[in-house]
Amino acid sequence: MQLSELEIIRREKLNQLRERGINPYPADLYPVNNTSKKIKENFEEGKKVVVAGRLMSRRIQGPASFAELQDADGRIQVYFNRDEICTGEDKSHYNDVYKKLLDIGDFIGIIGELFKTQVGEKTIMVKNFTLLSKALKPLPQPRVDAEGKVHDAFTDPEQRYRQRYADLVVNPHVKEIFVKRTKLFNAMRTFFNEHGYFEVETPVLQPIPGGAAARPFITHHNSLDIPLYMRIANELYLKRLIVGGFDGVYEFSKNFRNEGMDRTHNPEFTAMEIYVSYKDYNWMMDFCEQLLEFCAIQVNGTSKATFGEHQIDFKAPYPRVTMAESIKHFTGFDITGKTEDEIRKAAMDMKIPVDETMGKGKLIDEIFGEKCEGNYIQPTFITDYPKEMSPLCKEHRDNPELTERFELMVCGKEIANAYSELNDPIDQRERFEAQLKLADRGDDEATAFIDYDFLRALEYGMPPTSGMGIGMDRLIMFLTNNPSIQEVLFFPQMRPEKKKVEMTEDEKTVYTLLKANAPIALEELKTQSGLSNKKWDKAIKGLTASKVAKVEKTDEVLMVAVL
RNA sequence: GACCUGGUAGCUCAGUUGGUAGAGCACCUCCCUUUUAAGGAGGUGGUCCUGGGUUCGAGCCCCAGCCAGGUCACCA
Repeated sequence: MQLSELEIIRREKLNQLRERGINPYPADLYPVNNTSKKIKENFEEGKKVVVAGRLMSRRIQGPASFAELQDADGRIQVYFNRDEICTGEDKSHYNDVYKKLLDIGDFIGIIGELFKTQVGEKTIMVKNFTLLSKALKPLPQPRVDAEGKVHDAFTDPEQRYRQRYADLVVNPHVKEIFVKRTKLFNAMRTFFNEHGYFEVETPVLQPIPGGAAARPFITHHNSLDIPLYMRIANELYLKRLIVGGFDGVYEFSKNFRNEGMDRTHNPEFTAMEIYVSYKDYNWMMDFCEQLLEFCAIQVNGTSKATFGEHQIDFKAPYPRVTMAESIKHFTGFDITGKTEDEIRKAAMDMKIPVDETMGKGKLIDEIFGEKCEGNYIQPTFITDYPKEMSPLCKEHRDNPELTERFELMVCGKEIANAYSELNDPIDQRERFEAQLKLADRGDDEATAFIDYDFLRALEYGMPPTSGMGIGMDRLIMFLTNNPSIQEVLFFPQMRPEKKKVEMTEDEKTVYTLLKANAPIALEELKTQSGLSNKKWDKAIKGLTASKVAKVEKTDEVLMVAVL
């Protein structure tokens, strides 16, 4: 491993600490009885406190020094004074251990007394300190000046995402996003639980990946010897539980989709799905707007939120617009009662790219997506979607071409999707079969599996039910003003870092020869290398194992190639 | 998948027409007992993303690749 100068210095300090009998990684608990936040809130001159955290900055002035200690709640200033810490003749605990052997990033425990400095800053006078854990890698050190401007911020997104632990240590605003994320989940749980709904867990590994149209991740179960799929949705399992007699069930579901990644898509993401019996989608709209107003207030203390240039307000109620009204409003074209051809022509007149394979539903969706969707900045329910696009949704009670479905749009993006759930088992079977036919014809958006067990469940009878899914990542993006999903996931998916191949001396010798002569017969390479049998064997195996060279059998001889 | 931008010290970034690799902070040594972007003096630190090419000479120009971000397309 190649170490930088700074890392070497810290390792040397580690050794010096051990030579002094100081364990840099002690096992015993440290009796913390305060935090930076509590100290600042309940400040009492002279009060004794025990705190622990990371040393984050230091200003040394000879025998005195100010430093900042960072714990889970924030930072507090601490004051190290040589003669307070070293009451006897031996001043080495201050002069050597504190001044020379501690570094920014080290965890220390402090026993001290509270006081205010001459400029009025609440500070801990250190009476004794203990090294709790030594940091061997230097942290980035952003600093804030008198005007509140941040200098040397740790900003490179690649490093921040790959080393989120460092990002969280030095960027308090990043930590705040994740605090809000958890507040959002807690708020939803509270809201649902207070309504008497029941949190459940359903399978992540599914024999049939149902409930949505998306490419799944496939894995294999060894002892059953069957393929299993990471769930793309949990919808069909929650409905089985409604069949089973629960009134209302919900689950925060980590879903997995084997598709592209961009600013708003991560291969794994979190959806919340809730199903409530004896309700319809009109009830669910009321419920949804109450829920989101409550969540926004729990997270931000207000129903208002800023997203980019937009001010949005989650205060209920939200406007409800049918898809037909929306299209009429933004394009002047009324889709009601129109044939597929009429709608296709209208779409072409609007310069929307269409083709012959698109059915009526798809055409309407294209028009809406192109001309309407982006206009809804404030939370707005779009209702009554065409039937073709919603194989799990009940037909509209007043119009057989539509479904009882709504999506909630915020800043032109969908954050919730809900139905009066289809509970007619015969209708459901026919819609699955229609999907299967589409899939057989090569439509990769259609679902290629029929979940017969789910149909069996419906045949036992599912009460009228309304269900809703909310994209949790997207919602927290809106509530924290982040345009990228990576900022609201602790560990967004990244391409793996490439490991530098490190070779032994023998491997290097062989590799140099190989590079100059490849492809070359194995025996010849061995002779040229001049290595003993054992050394040769180890070197060539090392090179093939680390995938820099490859041995291939051609006719009679073994050939070695460079990769 | 296409295009645009970027990759230089631990961090943030300069780098002239192609001519010995730079700054601030951090770090090391020394001074400094209520500071706060502490201060003062001196110093260390580099696979310029990787591999080729052009050239007397490449951080810079050319080609190929890797990684990231963005825009678009695709996809919910």
